[in-house]
Amino acid sequence: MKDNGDILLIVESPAKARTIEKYLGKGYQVEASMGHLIDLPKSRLAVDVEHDYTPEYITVRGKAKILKNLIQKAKRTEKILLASDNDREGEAISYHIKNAILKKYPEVKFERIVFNEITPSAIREAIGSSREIDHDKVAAQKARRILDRLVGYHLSPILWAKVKNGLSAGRVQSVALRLLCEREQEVEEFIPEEYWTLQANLEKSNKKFTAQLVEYKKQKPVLKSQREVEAIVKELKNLDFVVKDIRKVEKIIKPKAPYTTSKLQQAAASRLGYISRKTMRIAQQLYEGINIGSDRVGLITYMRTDSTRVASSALGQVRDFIKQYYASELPPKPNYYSMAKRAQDAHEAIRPTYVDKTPESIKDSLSKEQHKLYSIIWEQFVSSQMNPAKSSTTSVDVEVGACLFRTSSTKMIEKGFQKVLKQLASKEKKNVLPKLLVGEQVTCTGFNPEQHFTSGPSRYTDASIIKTLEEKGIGRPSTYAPIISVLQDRYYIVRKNKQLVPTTLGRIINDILIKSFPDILNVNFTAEMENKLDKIEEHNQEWIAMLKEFYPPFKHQVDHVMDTLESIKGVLDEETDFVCEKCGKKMIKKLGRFGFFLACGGFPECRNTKSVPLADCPQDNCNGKIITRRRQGGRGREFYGCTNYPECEFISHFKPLNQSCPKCGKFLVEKTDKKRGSYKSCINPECDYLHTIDEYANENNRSEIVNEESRNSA
DNA sequence: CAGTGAGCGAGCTTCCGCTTGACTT
Repeated sequence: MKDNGDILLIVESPAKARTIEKYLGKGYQVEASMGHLIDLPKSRLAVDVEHDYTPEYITVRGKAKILKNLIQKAKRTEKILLASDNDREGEAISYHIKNAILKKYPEVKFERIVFNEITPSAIREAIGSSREIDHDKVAAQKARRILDRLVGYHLSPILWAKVKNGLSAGRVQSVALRLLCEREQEVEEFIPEEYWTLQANLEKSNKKFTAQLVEYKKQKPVLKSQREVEAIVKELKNLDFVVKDIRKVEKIIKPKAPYTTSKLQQAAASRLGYISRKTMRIAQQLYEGINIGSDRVGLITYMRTDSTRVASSALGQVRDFIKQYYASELPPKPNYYSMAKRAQDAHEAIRPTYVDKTPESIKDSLSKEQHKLYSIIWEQFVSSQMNPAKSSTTSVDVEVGACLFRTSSTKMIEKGFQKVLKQLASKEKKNVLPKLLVGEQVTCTGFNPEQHFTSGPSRYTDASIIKTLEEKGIGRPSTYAPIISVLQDRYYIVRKNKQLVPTTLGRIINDILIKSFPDILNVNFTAEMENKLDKIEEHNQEWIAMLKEFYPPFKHQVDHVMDTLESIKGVLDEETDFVCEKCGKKMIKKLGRFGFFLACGGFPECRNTKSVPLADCPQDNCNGKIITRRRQGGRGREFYGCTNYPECEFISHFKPLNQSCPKCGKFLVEKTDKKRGSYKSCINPECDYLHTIDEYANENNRSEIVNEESRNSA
């Protein structure tokens, strides 16, 4: 039976499998499960709530081939090493694979091995210290899985019944939506207040510098109007500006930890402007391997991780690298970094696999985007093991009358880890001060009063909502990007210049869920769930008991809401002035699977539907309308084209505003660029109409803009 | 930075967390 005595080692990721196979060589076969193979079916609840919450597990759709292959290989193997990730989900994956194989070949021998890094020594060590499957951990995963199923598959149908088919709710997505809605409300409720600052333009020995008013009559100045600022300026006329105090403060700036998934997404967003999905897609490419010369090289470690830990071999390599190129910045001992409380630490931090492959040295083998992302990963990692930087800030106080003006200048006195930063280098402008002495007089050449408005909370972006979710322990590295996608797919939120903005639908859903299920729509729900799962893992609680405590009251509430909540189906439908060309009735704007569309008000007698016309086609001799379009499969960015395509080939990727150009009458679009910000522009290339969108900055118009967006985006 | 072209929607959906490709329901 065992004609081939190879040992079969099973991991989750195929890229990992390739690497490990290379390390182990002869005598081993390494296969990948590609995640879970066994799970609850998608089509039904599949949890027997009457009988101890027994789950009904099936082979995941699309994974039968993989499972079959593993079972076949098992027949001819000496033993199987179950090496899925060292976390709760990984334990369950191993457990299910073992069960599936045992069903067919009961005599196969299994060992569970775990490693938290992919290095030859870690793998050898893991093989030498195998263990049994941890059934408590498996039970915790089962409890988590079933609870999420019960919550999701009971809440969603309430939304189908009361609001609209196809909607969804769940422990994670609904809390994320709540956070987004609450932030939006704060943004709306914020009232900007006017305030003024006063800058003095000063000069000493022909060197100019500026200082800000920081004290007036020994108090922090509160300047509400131009009048107040002008009064102060008037007071200072003909008075002497004298240097009152000079202070020097040195500051140690420590390098930061190598990236976790969440931190990488945040850095890629702020440094490179990538949304989370894009970051993960590019990181996956770097992880799976890039052709460099004739070799395929996995350039980074696994990109879905919550850990800042670094393999000791990699620490050795990076220290050698630093010693060679930045010898003075090598600390005596490696730097270690703390982790999130709930970190499962199954993988290393995200780091380059070969530190000597510098971003510059492999630039030609990478796409631009790959190179940028690799650069920040490489720089963050190398700098994390270097000495701190030191800055020195000189603050100068200048007194005049009842006023104190202050200026400061910061310079780096030891660059430390910053020597290695290029893509991650900070781009601060520095303020150079002339040599000054206490008691010296300086010349004032004028004042710059400036009007400001207090700014309220900012909306969430991919990066900041993920940061918040991670801090609250909600979601996992593998789900951060998909959480945002699902909220978008459901039309609960839209992206507006990288900001995440709830739609009317999103707010309606959120209101219903919060009112009906306050316990679940709560960040503490997940925290408490995790505590219970910990107890299950520690063998201090039965998973069934946990569900028995949760489910009956929850189900009671589900039934109650289903019975009592009034249906608001069609609440989003809107009458329009568009007339059905088939029957003459008015058309209604509705939200469908592919976005908003117009349906005939005479349904079901008249089943006419069409896209929402956004504007008239600007082409000469064309009577078409501009509608939202997308590439096949709904892929790519939406763009705007003519209904007369292909006869009319008009195309634009700027969304038509509901306004016509005051100069030529064609439609206006909104454009954004870095210098100008948002502005209106005429679609007609022969028309030069340009206008800054002033009201865009005005908070009062915000909800209107959002509504427009949510209605039109398709 | 430039380039981006199907046509449908009116119902059978949905969860979270693992993992990558992509003719099967």
